[in-house]
Amino acid sequence: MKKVTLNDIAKKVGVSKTLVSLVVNGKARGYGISGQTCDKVMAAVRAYGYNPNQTARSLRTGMSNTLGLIVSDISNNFYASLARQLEDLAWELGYNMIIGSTDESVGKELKLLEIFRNRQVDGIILSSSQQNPTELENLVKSGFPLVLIDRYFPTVPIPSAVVNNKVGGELLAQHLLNQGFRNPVVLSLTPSYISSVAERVEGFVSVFENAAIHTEVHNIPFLCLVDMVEDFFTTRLHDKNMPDAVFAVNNNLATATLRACHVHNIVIPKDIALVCFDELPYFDFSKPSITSIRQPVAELCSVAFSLLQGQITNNGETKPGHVEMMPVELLVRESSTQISDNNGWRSP
Amino acid sequence: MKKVTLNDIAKKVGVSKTLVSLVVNGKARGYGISGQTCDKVMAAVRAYGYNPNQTARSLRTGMSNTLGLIVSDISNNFYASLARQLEDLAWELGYNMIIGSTDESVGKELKLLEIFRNRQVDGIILSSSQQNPTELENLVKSGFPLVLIDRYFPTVPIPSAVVNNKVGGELLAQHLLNQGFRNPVVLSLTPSYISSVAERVEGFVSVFENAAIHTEVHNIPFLCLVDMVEDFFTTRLHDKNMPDAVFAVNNNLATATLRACHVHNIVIPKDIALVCFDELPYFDFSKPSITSIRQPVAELCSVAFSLLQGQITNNGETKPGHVEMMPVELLVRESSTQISDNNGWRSP
DNA sequence: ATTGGCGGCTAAATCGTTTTAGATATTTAC
DNA sequence: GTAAATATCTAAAACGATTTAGCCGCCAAT
Repeated sequence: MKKVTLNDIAKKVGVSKTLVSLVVNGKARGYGISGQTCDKVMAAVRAYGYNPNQTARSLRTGMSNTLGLIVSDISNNFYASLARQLEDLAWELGYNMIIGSTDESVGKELKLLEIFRNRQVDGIILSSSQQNPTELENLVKSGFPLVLIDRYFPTVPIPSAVVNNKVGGELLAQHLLNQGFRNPVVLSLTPSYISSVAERVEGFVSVFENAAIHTEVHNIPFLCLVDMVEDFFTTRLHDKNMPDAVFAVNNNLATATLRACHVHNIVIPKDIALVCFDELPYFDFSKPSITSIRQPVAELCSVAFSLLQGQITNNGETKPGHVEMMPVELLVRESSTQISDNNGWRSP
Repeated sequence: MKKVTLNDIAKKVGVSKTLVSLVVNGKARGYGISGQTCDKVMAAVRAYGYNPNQTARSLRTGMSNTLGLIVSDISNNFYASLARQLEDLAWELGYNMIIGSTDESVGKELKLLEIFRNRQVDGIILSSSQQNPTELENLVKSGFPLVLIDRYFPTVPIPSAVVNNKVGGELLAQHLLNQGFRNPVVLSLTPSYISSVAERVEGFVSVFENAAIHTEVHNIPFLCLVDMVEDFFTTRLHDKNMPDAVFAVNNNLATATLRACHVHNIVIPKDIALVCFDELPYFDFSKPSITSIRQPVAELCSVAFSLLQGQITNNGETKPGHVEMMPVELLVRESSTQISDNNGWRSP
């Protein structure tokens, strides 16, 4: 019942704790401990089922073999995928992951950072909701291993792994333009200063602007997203002021838009086109299938992870505020295709 | 830079560590510490930004304010939702969550349990992939706070929060029967002994059995799910041996089935009906919308959490192996409706 | 015979808390 | 005026590991 400690093993074998510790940590060779003693210790370790108490180890070494992951909502498919892939990378190197969701609250984000640090996590991967990240900057300056993922700060030197959101927005806009859409609306998120969101919108709007088309941008608060999107369409239908295309800046907004269209009997893409950022598993077989920007999630994770590793092991290779920006991929599907009048649309 | 410790504060104020500790932990009153001293200490705590080192605290108290969550795959929408809701419940009470995905590997599950215990987690919520959970039983017997969620062991007394999977399977089968389907196939998961899966299948099969109809059950290995489902339909199409209805036992299988049908130009529900266990956000607005069983995720989490709390605080109220089984809800939608020949099906 | 080096091991300090068992001074009781 | 009670506060021992500094015996070299 009671866990067996280093001391227990030392007593059983009749050696010092030091010896046992060295053997268990594989440092026997380096400290000239005889193979015989080594074997005796390992035998006892196995026999009594000894496992080092990580807490004690952390206290002593200041390392915990734990990484923190902070995102806005771990139940969002995108962040859940990040979590899983990061977990696997971490596992490979003997780390575990402790997670926290902020619901875009800066206060909670700061609290989580503080708590994770007090837990001696060896590093934190963060998708920040902040606007002026002075605390983050200080944290990095102080040498704490921190990597931003998905969202970064263009003017603040913090190692980051992000995708090229601006180009993503541009690709979607250009595609809509090519398809002949001229009256687009962007459904975006509050807070709107978040880099990923802002850049997607910026890229999208700029392309239409170049074509002398003004784009309306609606910022939807994070927490009442589904209702607000439905309200948006209710209003627009009532005002007979419907856009001919919608750009949903993330997967939640895309899903909410599809739901709203269903409720209002708006047919995609006949009545309105839909494009969005992020992939969801059903986008490629839904009817209609959904035009979207695919993010290289696996690469995002492995880059973020190696940036973090670089800081933890302090190999000095990485520049202080390196931002790795990865390309995205436009997947053209049915939801943004101008079609004649084919209600029972089927893919070829 | 360097974190400020209890000792630092004690020295600054000119009192003992004990005093500071008591004040910080709000035990000043109980130990008769004067209000004046109390204020001085708190002032210093704030001034120097002191935060207790959780690691040291854990080592001393044996509690870590951390809970472990172990599931098969945190990126699965169902488990991601569980994680988020549990995280929120935990946060309320000052806990953080450390997570682990097993990919249904019993070995990894056991390793994670061991690791989490070495990290002094105060309790673990587990969706187990085991068949003979002797270790789990011993863990619970030893007094370690462990709660099973989603999957349980009918013959082993471990506190559990699950839904009534059997009834869920029955409801789906009865519905299909009523709709006139007579040739169903179950797409299930390997390992098939997992209680949730087994009971869903059992309920489903038994209803058809009562109607003298044999149900074929296909167990798909967890890791190559998408391809295997597609292969299943390829084979059946080739053999001209198509079922008239498919029961997908979880959300992954439902999605894989939809994808396979799309690839093979199989039209749901005209060519084949689809019902499944689990809700996904798009099930109620997809075309067709998908008949499914909704699990009471929020209740599942709050029950699991309070079972765990009960064990942690050891209030002795809970019976040793209490299994809480919650009802599920059948949501009949378009994917299982016998319709005439309406390709361009639309909801009313 | 002293010195130095080395192989094999250990005692004790340390990490930052919590908690136990008092210490000290001041009141109160009688 | 002494003993007991009370009000504040503290020293020191944990918790279970890691790590520093160094002990002890033996051999080789000078």
